[in-house]
Amino acid sequence: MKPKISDVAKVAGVSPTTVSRVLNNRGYIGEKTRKKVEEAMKQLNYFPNDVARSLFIKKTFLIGVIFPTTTNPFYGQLIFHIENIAASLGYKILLCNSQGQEDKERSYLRMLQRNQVDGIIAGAHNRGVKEYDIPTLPVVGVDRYLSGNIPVVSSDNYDGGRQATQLLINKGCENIIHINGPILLETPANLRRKAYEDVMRDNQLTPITYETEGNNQAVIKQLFDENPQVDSIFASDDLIASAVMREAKIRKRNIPSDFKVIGYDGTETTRLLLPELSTIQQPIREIAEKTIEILIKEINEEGDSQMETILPVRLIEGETT
Amino acid sequence: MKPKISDVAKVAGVSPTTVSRVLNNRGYIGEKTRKKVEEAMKQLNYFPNDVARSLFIKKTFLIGVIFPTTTNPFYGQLIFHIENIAASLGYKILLCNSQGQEDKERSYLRMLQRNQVDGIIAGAHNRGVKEYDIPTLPVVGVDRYLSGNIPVVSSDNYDGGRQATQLLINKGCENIIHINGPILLETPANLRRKAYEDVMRDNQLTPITYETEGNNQAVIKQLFDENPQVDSIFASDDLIASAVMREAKIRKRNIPSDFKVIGYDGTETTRLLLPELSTIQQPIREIAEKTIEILIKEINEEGDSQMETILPVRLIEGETT
DNA sequence: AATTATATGTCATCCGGTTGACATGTGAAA
DNA sequence: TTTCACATGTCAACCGGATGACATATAATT
Repeated sequence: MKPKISDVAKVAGVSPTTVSRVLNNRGYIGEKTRKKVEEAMKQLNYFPNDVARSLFIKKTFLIGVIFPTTTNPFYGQLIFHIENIAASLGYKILLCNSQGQEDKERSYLRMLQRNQVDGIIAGAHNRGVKEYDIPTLPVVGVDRYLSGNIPVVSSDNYDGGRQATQLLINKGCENIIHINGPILLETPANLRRKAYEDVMRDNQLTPITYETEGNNQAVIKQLFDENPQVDSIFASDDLIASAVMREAKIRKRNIPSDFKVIGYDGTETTRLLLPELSTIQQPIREIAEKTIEILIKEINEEGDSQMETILPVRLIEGETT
Repeated sequence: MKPKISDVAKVAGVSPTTVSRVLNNRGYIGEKTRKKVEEAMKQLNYFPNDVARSLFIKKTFLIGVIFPTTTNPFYGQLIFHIENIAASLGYKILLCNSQGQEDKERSYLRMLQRNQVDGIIAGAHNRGVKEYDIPTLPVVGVDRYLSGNIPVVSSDNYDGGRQATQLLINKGCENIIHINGPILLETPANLRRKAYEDVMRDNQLTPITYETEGNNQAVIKQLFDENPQVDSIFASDDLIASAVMREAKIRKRNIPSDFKVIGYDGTETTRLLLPELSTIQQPIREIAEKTIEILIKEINEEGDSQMETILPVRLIEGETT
């Protein structure tokens, strides 16, 4: 059986209270007894039981993290930073891949509450999950409006969309089409599209948008078929941009002379695998930092943070524009 | 304050024991009381406290997962599947990104033990962390030997290395160079290299291997400089393969006519971003399934599973070979 | 009428650690 | 000599829920 505080006390020849004092640095402890206790812990290979501790102090140092999937390089990188920063602050991550399914998201929320997490970071992509409104449980959204009174951290999607569109226009494109994933009205990411439409109209151009969910390739084929005159595409993420490049090559469109593509996200993985792709890079690390900062402030009840945090994006000009 | 069982009992007009009986489906419960209790739980927004429950039943349904980083597409995808399968079995994931640092790995191990995880899945890349030998705590390694008595699950790295090398030879290559990440003697992944060397020698060819850690591009440049006659490269993962392709293009080597590349892993992300790359695809989902299967068997003490599980890989011939 | 399966309540104990109250015993400073 | 900071022990209560023992009561069977 695992050793407990009383076992350590026995071996060290002290009282359980003294062991607890050593563990928590409370009250007076003599140097020799502290040594004795520490040696006893080592000898028994004792680890304090954080479950018992959490029960009493009513704090678990657990943060629930809900995103669609770590398979996606953007979320993978974001979660990496979140976990990393959280760990440096003594918090641990309970990972949830909601896969964009509302029911999963709901059941994860229940699970996290049963596990008494101190807070939740959510960037899943479902609408209508109102259960996020949990009084007494701090929640922060990433790139997603979860509810009226939940803070959101995102990058400057409008500016990103603007820069991408403007770049294509500056390069002389006139038939620019936007393609994005499933529309999520409550998502700041939709501002990318809004910016695209605004910039297009400001330049007397007609915005055309295609949506894809899952099967990118089919939608892209359709897009090319229906718009033979298309000279450039602004894709709402790099994965879609990559699929566009692929289709363009099949159609013998020469990039960038004949046809231009710009993506969105600029993750480490994309930069490694597709360095030539022009893209709008999100400040993933900074998003993670800000998100945790706000969440922990909420957890510690240190006044309310601002409801919306918008971080700057960066245009990376590659060889596809 | 959060409602507890006794609050539910009061509202439902029953005893706490009865609520617990409803919660755990034990003993006799009448239909009407069950309804009453369930309604009271709904009304109070009651969630059972799993921390308290875990303390008593001495089981947390938590699995600690230690890998270098979710940023890497292979680990990102593997962790996705692990979490996914675990969730379907009622287990939750405590995520740890060790970043290949021994000290982090050690402190994560301590953290996981304090949190009373039921088991650990580790695929980090450090040698010398002997702390994995924890009696009473089930551990399974992925693509990594952690200790003599810890089961490992991996894909058939030797066969993958063999197939990759053989393919290049079949295509007429003679100056094939292998490039891999940091050497880890205790890692089954090293079998890729071993297979490469064996196949080369079997074909009267001289194996040459380069190692890279972190700065791929510099090592690759050096490789090309020192071996102008190189006609193909077998990279130990797709990210390195991508960097090789990039350098080859800079050096005006035409792929695949003049120069061939084959990678390793074949993750979803790589397939999307670099579909033309030939690669050896690992059965990531199956690795996750088998790993959890073995871990849970260990947790439930259902006899010992086999110490080494090797799953088949698949050659994907793209346009780079 | 006796038996039994069903239904619910009371009560105490346990899980492992934390904490406050209080007692006791040093040795050093006032 | 008194006072006090330092050091450690004992004890009980508590965190929220699980569980076993035992009592009681109703309704259905025999």
